[in-house]
This record gives sequence, structure tokens and C-alpha cells, in this order.
Amino acid sequence: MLKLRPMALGSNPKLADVARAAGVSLATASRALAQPDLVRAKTCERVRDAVNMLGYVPHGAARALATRRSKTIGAVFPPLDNPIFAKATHALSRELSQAGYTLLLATHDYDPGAELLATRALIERGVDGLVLVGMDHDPGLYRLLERASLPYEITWSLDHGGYHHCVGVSHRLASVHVAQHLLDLGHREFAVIAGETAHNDRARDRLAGAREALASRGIGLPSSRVREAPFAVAAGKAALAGLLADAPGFTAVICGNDPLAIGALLECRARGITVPDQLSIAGFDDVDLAAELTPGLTTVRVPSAEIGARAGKRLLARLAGKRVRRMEEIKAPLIVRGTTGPAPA
Amino acid sequence: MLKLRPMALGSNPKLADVARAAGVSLATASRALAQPDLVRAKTCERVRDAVNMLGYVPHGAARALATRRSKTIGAVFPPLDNPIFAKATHALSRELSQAGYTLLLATHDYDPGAELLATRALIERGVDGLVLVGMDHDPGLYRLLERASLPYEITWSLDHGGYHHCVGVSHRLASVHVAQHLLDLGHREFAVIAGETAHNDRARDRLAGAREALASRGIGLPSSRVREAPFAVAAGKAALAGLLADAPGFTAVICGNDPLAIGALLECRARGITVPDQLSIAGFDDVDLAAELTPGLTTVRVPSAEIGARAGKRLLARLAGKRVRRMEEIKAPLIVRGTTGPAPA
DNA sequence: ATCGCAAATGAAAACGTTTGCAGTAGCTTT
DNA sequence: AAAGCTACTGCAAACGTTTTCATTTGCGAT
Repeated sequence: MLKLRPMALGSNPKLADVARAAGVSLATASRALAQPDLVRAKTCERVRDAVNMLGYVPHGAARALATRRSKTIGAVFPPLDNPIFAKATHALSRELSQAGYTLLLATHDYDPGAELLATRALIERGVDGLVLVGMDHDPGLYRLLERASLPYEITWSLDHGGYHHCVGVSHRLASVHVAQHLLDLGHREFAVIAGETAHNDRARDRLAGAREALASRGIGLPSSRVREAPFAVAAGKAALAGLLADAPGFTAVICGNDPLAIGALLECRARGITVPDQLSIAGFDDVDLAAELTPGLTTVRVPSAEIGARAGKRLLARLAGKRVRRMEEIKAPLIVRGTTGPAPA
Repeated sequence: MLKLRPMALGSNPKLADVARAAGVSLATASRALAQPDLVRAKTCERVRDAVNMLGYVPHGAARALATRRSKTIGAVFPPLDNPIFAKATHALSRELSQAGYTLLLATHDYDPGAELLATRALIERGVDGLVLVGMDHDPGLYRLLERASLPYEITWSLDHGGYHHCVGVSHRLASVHVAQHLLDLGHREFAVIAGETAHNDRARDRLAGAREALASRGIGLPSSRVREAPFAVAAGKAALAGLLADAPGFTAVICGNDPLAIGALLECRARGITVPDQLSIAGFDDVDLAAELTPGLTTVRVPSAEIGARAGKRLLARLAGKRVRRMEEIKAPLIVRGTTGPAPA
């Protein structure tokens, strides 16, 4: 007995090595690990001992090849610097790992071409399902999904066409509520700092909702009073500065998301503009910080962690063969805090 | 010719189908895609046409099985709600996808047991390399890595033992600089809001650095003046409130990270304590928001995106057979802004 | 034309699992 | 103690690639 370790030194032990060590066949070893109720308890234990002794780690690719399941879910997300996506990713990852799945993540800086490529890469990696953000995608992406006949979930947005599985909120409606709240406070002169609307249906819907609510009370929104800004506090500051310079006279600013609103708020503070006495500011998303500021930021609560978790649950349910509602709408309530107040006289 | 599509309807086309459609052998089809210079240009094109026509997508698991490479890198990260990790993840993902690699992400809420499990799951999925955060891990994790003989990179922390490959900053040293800066401003009564130090070597090093710098000038830090708080703005607010209640009299607060510092700052604002006149506050990390506040937050710049990107580059280089320095230290300079000032008389 | 060589192709053996089917134990029952 | 049944176990064939090695093809030089 010169060789204590039967397998090559460099390579990892495989199931065959485990089987040999346990004195059973390959098939039995496999079953002992995957379906222990099919194999005698004693045998089972021998196999488990062998596994521990050899430090055997299953070879996922081989398993995936044989079972045609990778136990992996792909997610294609915008940059995670946006805390809402970070939260959703975390919640999703959590949900999946509880069920023995792992998250394969791709991020893409809002570029549809890159998104398509990333999605392709995920599909090649053999993901069992996909989580996407929003409805705005390269048409090739939908074709790809179709061909691969992969289950997927659209998050954040709702597909009122009823075709895609989705879990999200009505950005338009929530935005209407924001505008109405400000109208009810007596505001008549508005400005909007929107997120970038290209390739982003959420940003477009939010802008559209605000426009619509104002229009329905006969209030227009000149283009000089609307600015698009990339998602970031700094951009919010700059946008407000620009609005004040080019088209002053508004008493309320509706922002496309919280970081923009926080930027606007900080710009006001830096300039000595009092909020909400001289200017009301509303955000969207309800990031953690929104509640901590003084005054607290009036905003719309979009439960991003819940969206991530629900998307995970739904996908897992579908993979388990259960049926789920095609569309799951999550309520996004208006949270009134201190940054909105009556219009100045 | 009744059947136009030779493969089963439900299943995806495989390389064999492509080969048949192109009228070449399996081997040639494989080469045409992977090493086009080995096959005649005309043949190559026929294969590519067949690929497009059939919508062929390679089966990653099969490829991984054959090549023993998955083109996938695993990352085991704490929650991404912390923007520093979100940034690093994004930068890492970017770096990898440029090289045709994909990121397999696991997150773990600072629980070493969960971290170990997650890492195992990643290894089973066949990652070619791993990115870890910090040095504090279950010993089983290091054993696992050893056995799998997987290349990995430790991020954020530095292994002065010279054993692990790592890219990070000296938290201790940077923290010393923070304390010295405050000492130089004349402060003598300090409080510290530290991150949770259990399972977190960065938080420990930062606390130790502050302690050490104060001690070297003969200043003690009673335990009533030290509080640990989970990473979050709200926890920072609460911690400062607690310190003010239990052990008032300090003129400077050193915080374990920026969110805690921002929380402390907001608590001051809510209580009418002026910063820095009555109280100086310093953070750590330099998150985006730190520069946007007024006054700006004095903090230490830890380039998290760069850490993520460097970790990716290093791992890719090693996978390509190149040698890299075992330890890569990134400078973490003190950024003095408005929240620190002379000690009140 | 023929030869020779390089370049292009093909056949078949991996890669490490799972799983249907067939066979062999081990019990229970008489 | 034999029979019958069930509960386990083993053999071998997938799964879809890549890659080695042998073979064929194409082409320029003789």
C-alpha cells in the first residue's frame, strides 16, 4: 500500500473516488448524496464519510450537463451604486440561496447593447431563469429569451400588455399622487428634475405621470422647467442650480428619484433657500436616507428589497412547476415628510 | 423533405445541429467558433451562417466540463446596501465582462457560517477564481480554498503575513491619520462610533488605529466613549444620541465609516449642535455623499471601485498565467472637509 | 502528372455527473 | 425452509462540448 491517495494529486476527487472509497458503485454514491431515502442508511453514511475524508466537492458543470439544471439564476441590473438596485440584488440573492440557487450577476450602465451581450453571456452560462429590470430592452433580448424559452421576471415595471411576467409598481400613478399632493398644497409653478429617460421606462413613466396630473388641472410644464439628470446627488444639485438660473419662479420641484431630490435639497441648503417654506421638494424611491434627513424627504416608497425578494420567489415557484400570477403589482404609497409644504404666498 | 427543422422542437440546437447544417463535422464546427484561424475561411463562414440560422447558443456547462474552465469568477460580499461594496461589485463585474468572464455573486450579512456555505456553492458552480472581502473568515473557508487550489483575492484588507494575495488599504494607518488630524486641531476629549467589530477586521483595525494614535499622545478612550453600531445612517444617529446621553463632554467623534458619520451629523443638526464649532466629526470611506454635504464630511478616501477593479484585473492576470505582486496596497488619504475644526475653548 | 508538405478536416475519447432499467440482496410470510 | 416481495444496488447510456491524433485535402514545386 504505497499510494494512500488513489487520485492524481493535482486534480480534485470526483464522485468515482468517493464511490471507490466507500466501496459502492458510482450510481449509489450519487444517490446517497442526492436522494438519501433511496439508499440504505448505513451505506449512506459510508458515502458521507468518504465525502468528508476526501473533501469531495461536486462538479457543478457535470451535474448541470446531466440534469440540464444549473441551480443558478441570472440577473441583469443597472449599476448597483443606486441603492435601490443594491437592495434588490441583496434580497434576491438571499432568497435564491435559501433555495440552493446562486445568483449570476451582470451589470450594464444603461446601455441596451451591453445589456443584450450580458444577457447572452448569462444564458450561455446556463442560468435556469432571469431577472430583468424594466421593460425597455433591445428587441433582440426578447427574441433571445423566447428562443431559449427561459422563465424570466421583469422587475420594477408592470407590463399592462399582460405578456411578460412582472413584479413592480405603477410609476405613473405614484407620480400622479406626488403632483396632486403638491397641487393640493397650493403650488402652481413647478419644476421637474427627471432621471434620464432614454432606455428607462421608469423615468419616462414618472415624468409622464407628473405632466399628466398637472395638465389635468390646467397647469403646463414648459421645457425650461424640466431637466434630465443622471442618477446622483451631485447631478441633482447641478440640476437645481441650472433651473434656478434659467427659469426661476417655481415653488415646487418634483424629482425623479431620491438622490436627485437630496441633491436639490443640499443645493438649497448651500444657497440658504429654506425648505419647504420657499421651495417644496419631492423625491421618489424612499431610500434609507430620506427618513433620516431633517426635514425628512417627502417621497414615494418603492419597496426595492421586496421587489427583489418577490422576483426571486416567483421565479423559484415557476421553476418548481407552480403557477404564479403573471403580473404582481406592489403598492407604492406617497410618504409625506417635511420637504413639502404650502406654497409661499 | 417534410421536416424543415431537424432537431426536436422543444430542445435548443446544439453544436451537432450546427455542424450538420453547415455540412461539416462536429470538430470542425467547434474549431470554427473557438479557433477560426485553424479552419478555412469559407468553412468558417458556413458554420457561422448555420449558427445564426439556428440561433445556436453554446452550452456553457458542457464547455466547462470539457475545458475545465467556466469563465466565471465568484465574489463573496457583505450586503450591497453598503455603497462601498456596491461600487466594488460594479467595477469588478465590469472588469470581468470585458474579458469575457461573468460574476457569480454571493452575499452574506456578515455571518461566517453563511459565508462558508456561500463560498462552497460558488466553488461547486465551478468558478475559476474568487474575490473575498477582508481577512476574517471561517478557518474552514481557507481550507476549502486550499483544497480546491483556486486562485483568490482578498480585498480591502492587507495580509501583512504575506500569505494571501490581496489588494486593499491600511485601515489602521488611515485611522491613525484621522486621530492625529483631530489632535492637531487641539481636541483632547474623544468619542468613537465604530462599526461592528465581530467578524470584521477592517472595523477592528480602524478602532485600533484611533486608540493607538490617541494613546501615543497620552489620551485614553474610556469604554463609555466607544460605541459599536451596525452600518447605517440611523444607527449613527442613535449612537451619537447614546454617547451624548451617557458620556458627554467630548469635542470630536471618530466614526468607523461614512454612513455612521452622516448619521452623527444629522443627529447634531436635529439637536442644534453646530458642526464643527461645537463638535467635530470624521468618517471613513468617502462615499459620494460625503463631498456633497455642507459642511463636507472629513473622511478617509478608500477607493472602493478601484479595489474592485484591481481585484478583477489581478485575478484575470493570474488566470492568464502572469505573475502579480502578492500584496497591493492602495493609498487611503485623509480628506479634510468642513466637519472637523479646532476644538472649542 | 506526381510528389511532398502543410493545412484543413474528421472520428472518437474524454470531462464528471445523473438516471432508467435490470438485477440482487434482504425481509416477511407461510 | 422456501417463496415472494420490496428495498437496494450496479451497469451503462446519456448530457454537449473540446481536443488529440490520424487522415484527407489542396497546392506549389518538380
